[in-house]
Amino acid sequence: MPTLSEVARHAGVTPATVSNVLRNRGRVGANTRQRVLEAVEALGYRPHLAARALAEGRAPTLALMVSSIANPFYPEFALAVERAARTSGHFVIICNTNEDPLTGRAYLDQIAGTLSEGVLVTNANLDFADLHTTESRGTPVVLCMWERPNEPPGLPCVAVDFRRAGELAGAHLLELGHRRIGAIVGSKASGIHAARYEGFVDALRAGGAPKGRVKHGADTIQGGYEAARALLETNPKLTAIFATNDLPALGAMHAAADLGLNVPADLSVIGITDIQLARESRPALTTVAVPTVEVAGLAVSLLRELIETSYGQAGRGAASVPMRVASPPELVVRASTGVPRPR
Amino acid sequence: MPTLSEVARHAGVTPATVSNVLRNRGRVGANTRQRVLEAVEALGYRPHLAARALAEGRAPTLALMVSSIANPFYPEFALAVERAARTSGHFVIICNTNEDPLTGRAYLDQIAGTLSEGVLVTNANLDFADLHTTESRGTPVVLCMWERPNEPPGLPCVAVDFRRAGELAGAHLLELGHRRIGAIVGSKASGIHAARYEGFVDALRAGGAPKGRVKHGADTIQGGYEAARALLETNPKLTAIFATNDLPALGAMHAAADLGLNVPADLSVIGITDIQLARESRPALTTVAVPTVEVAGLAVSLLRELIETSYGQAGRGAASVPMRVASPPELVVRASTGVPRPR
DNA sequence: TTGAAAGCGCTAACAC
DNA sequence: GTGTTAGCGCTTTCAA
Repeated sequence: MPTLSEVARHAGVTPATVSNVLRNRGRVGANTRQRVLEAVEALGYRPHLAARALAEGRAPTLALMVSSIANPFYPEFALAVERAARTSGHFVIICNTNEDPLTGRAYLDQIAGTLSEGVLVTNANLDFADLHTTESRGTPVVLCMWERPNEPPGLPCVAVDFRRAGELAGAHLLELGHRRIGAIVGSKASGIHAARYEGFVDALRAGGAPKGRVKHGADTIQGGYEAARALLETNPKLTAIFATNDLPALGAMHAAADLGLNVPADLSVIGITDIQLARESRPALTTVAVPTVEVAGLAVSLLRELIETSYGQAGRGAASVPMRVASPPELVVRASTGVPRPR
Repeated sequence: MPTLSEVARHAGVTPATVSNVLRNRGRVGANTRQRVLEAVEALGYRPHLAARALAEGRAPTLALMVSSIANPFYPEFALAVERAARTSGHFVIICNTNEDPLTGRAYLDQIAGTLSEGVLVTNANLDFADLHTTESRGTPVVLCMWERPNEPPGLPCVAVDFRRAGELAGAHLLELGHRRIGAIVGSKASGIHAARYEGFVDALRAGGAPKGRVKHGADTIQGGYEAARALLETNPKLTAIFATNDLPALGAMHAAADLGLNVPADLSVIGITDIQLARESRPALTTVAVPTVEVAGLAVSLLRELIETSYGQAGRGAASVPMRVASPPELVVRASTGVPRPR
C-alpha cells in the first residue's frame, strides 16, 4: 500500500502538502492540489487509518456495547447506530458482553480510547463503576436506552419514557375491556424493565382494575413462553397478557397457541418496542413502539459532542451530566389484541 | 491515559523493557519484570492499540462484510465470528453494505489494511473485482459461505454443500409422500441460492416427482409470504413448499395461516439454514441445518493463516486458492412438515 | 503557498 | 538482561 510520502514524491511535493490537500487544511495552490490528486489517483493511495488516529490523537471508531447481538433488537439498533456513525466518519465495533460484566470490562479496557473514541452502551449488563472509569480516562460514554427520564443515571444518556410505554399498554388493554391481565417482566435480575411494569400497574390502578399476576422471566421468546405458560396454567381466566418486551410477548403468543388458545379471541397479547418481528409475527403483535432510530441518532450525536468537547477530560466538575429525551413511545395496534371473550 | 514511556519512567527502566515484559518478548529479569508490572498496575496503563498497530504493521481488527445485520442470520453468524476472532485478539467491525456494492467498496477502501488486517465476506453483494483489489493490496479476503464446493470462486473461501441441502429438503418432502411441491427461491437477483434449488430439483427428479412450480422472491419473511401466496393461489393443490432459506419459509407459513391452511396438515413447509427463529416459530420449522458456528470458526482461522503467511502480498502466483469445506448440512425435522392430506 | 521537522505511542533490531 | 536507536504513516506547528 502506497504511503503519503510516496504520493508526495510522485507529485513532487512534501508530505505536508499532500496531507493538506487531503484534509482540506491550509492553503494549497490550485495546480499543486491538482497534481497531488492525480498522484493519489495514480497510486491508488488510501490513508492509513491507524496512523492517522495516532497522529491526530483520536480514533475512527465508536464502540457499541450490547449484551448479545443475537437478541434481535440489537441488530436493528446497531444498524441505526452505524448509519448515524458513518455520517461523522466513524466505524462501529460491536462488543458482545454476553451478559458478563467482566467481558464488558475487558472490552472497555482494551478499546476505549485506543481504538474507539467513544462508547455507546445499551442494556449490556455492565458495571457502572467500569463505565465511570473509562469516562474518567477521557473516553466519553453514552447510555442509549435509559428508562427513566426523571431519574438521571449519572452518566450521559438518551432516555425514553418507558414508564409511559407500560402505561399505554395497560390503558389499551383496559380500553378493550380486559380486567384480568397477566404481566411478564423480562430481564429478571437487572430490574431493567421495572419502569415499564410500574407504568402498566399505574394504568391498571387508574382504570380501577385488579393488579393481576406477574411472572418474571428471561428477555427472550423462550422466556416469555415459559412465563406465559406458568401464568396461564395457574390463572386460566386471564384474558390478556402484557409483556415488558416484544420477545417475551411473542413467546406468550406461542404459549397461547400450544394451550389451544386463539390470539386475540381467547387471549390478547401486547409487548413493548416494536422490533421488526412484531410486524412479522402471526398474528402481528400489538405493541408500544419505541423510537429506536431516533434514539440511535441522538445517542451518536450526543457522543460526538462529548468527544468534541473532551467531556470528562477537563474535569467537568459541577457541570451537569447531559441527557437527551427521545420522543414518547406510541401504541401500535395490530392483530394480537382485541375485545375479551369470556372463558 | 498513561503511555508506555511513563510506565518505563515509573519503573526506572526504558520503554523497550516495558514493551518486552508486556509482550513476553526478549529476556527480562524477574524483579525488573515485577517492577514493571507494578508500575503498569499503579498507573492503570493500557496499551494504545492504534499505536501498536502502526508499529507492528498490522491491525487488531477483522472486517465482516454483511448485506444487512438486520437479516437475523447475520447476527448469529457475527456472534460466532466474534467469538472466534477474540481468540486471536481481534475485534470485529461489522460492515453493512446494505446490498449496495458501492457501499461495500467504500468500506473495503477505507478499512482494509489500515484498520482491519483481514476481511470476511458473507453474501454481501460485493463486486468480486473489488475483493480482488483489496486482496492484491495485501489484505486477505475470505468468502464465508460459498455454496458450491465443486466450483471454487477464485478467492479463499469456506464452502458448504448447499446443493446437498436442497437435496435433503426435497428428499424429506418426497419421503413424506408429497408430490406437488412448490419452491421459493430467495435472493432473486444474485442467483446465490441457485445451488440449493438445483439440489432440490435433483431430488424431485430422482424421486420421479414432477418438477413443480417455482417462485422467486426476496430473502425475507415478507418475500416468502408474497411468493407463497402467489404460489398457492395459482396452484391450490400444492401440499408442500420448499424455500431456499428459513426466512422465506417462515413467510410461507404465514401465508398458509392467512389462507386458512394448517401447517403441516394442509401444507408442509421446509427451509434451509436453521436460524434461531426456526426453532422459535409456531409450528417450529423443519429445515436443513447449516453448520454456522463451524463455518465461522473455519473462516476466521483460514483468514488468520492467510494473514500470517501474507497471502496475496508475496504474489502467490500459481499457488492454489485455499478452500475449506464445512460439514455437510443436516435435516432437522420439526413440526412444519408432515404427511400430506389430500385437498 | 509550500517545506522542514518534530512527534503521536509503540515495536524491533541491535548493541552494550 | 537492558538500553539505544530507528522507524511505522500521518498531522501539525512553524519557517521560509
